[in-house]
Amino acid sequence: MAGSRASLVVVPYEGDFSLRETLKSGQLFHWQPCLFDGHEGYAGCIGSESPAFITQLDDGTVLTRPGDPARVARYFGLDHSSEAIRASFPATDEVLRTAIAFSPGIRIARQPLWECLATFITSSMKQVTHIRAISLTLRQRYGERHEFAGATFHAYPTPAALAAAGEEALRQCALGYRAKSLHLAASAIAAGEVDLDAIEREPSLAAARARLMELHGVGEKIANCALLFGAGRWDAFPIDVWIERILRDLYRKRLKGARLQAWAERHFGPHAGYAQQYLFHFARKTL
DNA sequence: AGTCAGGCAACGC
DNA sequence: GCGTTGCCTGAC
Repeated sequence: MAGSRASLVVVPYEGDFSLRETLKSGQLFHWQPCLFDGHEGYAGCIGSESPAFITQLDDGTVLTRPGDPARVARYFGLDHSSEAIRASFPATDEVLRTAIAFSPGIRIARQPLWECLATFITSSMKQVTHIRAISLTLRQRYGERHEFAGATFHAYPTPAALAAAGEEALRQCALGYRAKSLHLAASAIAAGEVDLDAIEREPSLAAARARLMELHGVGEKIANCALLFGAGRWDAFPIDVWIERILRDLYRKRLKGARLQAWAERHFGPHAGYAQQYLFHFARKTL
């Protein structure tokens, strides 16, 4: 050993990436600011694994701990080119072009499907700060504890842990009526009634979505969010109030519900979900 | 003090 | 199918 001091290694990637923008873009809620090896960065658990550390230098270079580049790259969506994604967008869409230019560094993360689904079940009618607080409480009470860089981190609780906790205990985590949905989902998955691994392997987006929507509290929007942010399904296009607003005001679309959904999926194409993320962030910041 | 959020399900028509 | 309403909670 040349020295006892830990060092960081580079995570290579192609195209644009902004760690800060990606963490703020409403898909990840548990990464904490962290000082490690002399670098200001962020740390958080990836699934049930021990915490990972990630930081980005001013020149764009992404650093993580030795042994972690592969899982960090996969988690933050750095294993594909942002240029290739954009090449599939409709060439004449000026609104989308503007949204991309507004924050080109946003990536779509690949969270473990369960924690992504669970987080979005608890997100309905909630602000980002509150979603973050709920996620933290659930992790602290029911998730596996890890120590890293002098701080404490918690993995997202397993379905079995939340099923065992019971609906009333979950309600005490400020979940309100979402406690029932979260508990039923955790129970169904823990019991094997709903197989998330099979849903991830399901080639048809519509079929995967339908399976998720069998869960109480999971409608089309949450199912699409889970598939987009938790399964790398970039064809999934979640429509929330912000996206509906942008489609109505900037795209002049008066359609609703299933018709609007169908129009968007067809217009934006195989990476519609990526387009959604650019538009969503743009809408939140400017509308 | 009331209203309202980054939805969903149940119900009525 | 389409529109309405209740639901927990915290922020304004």
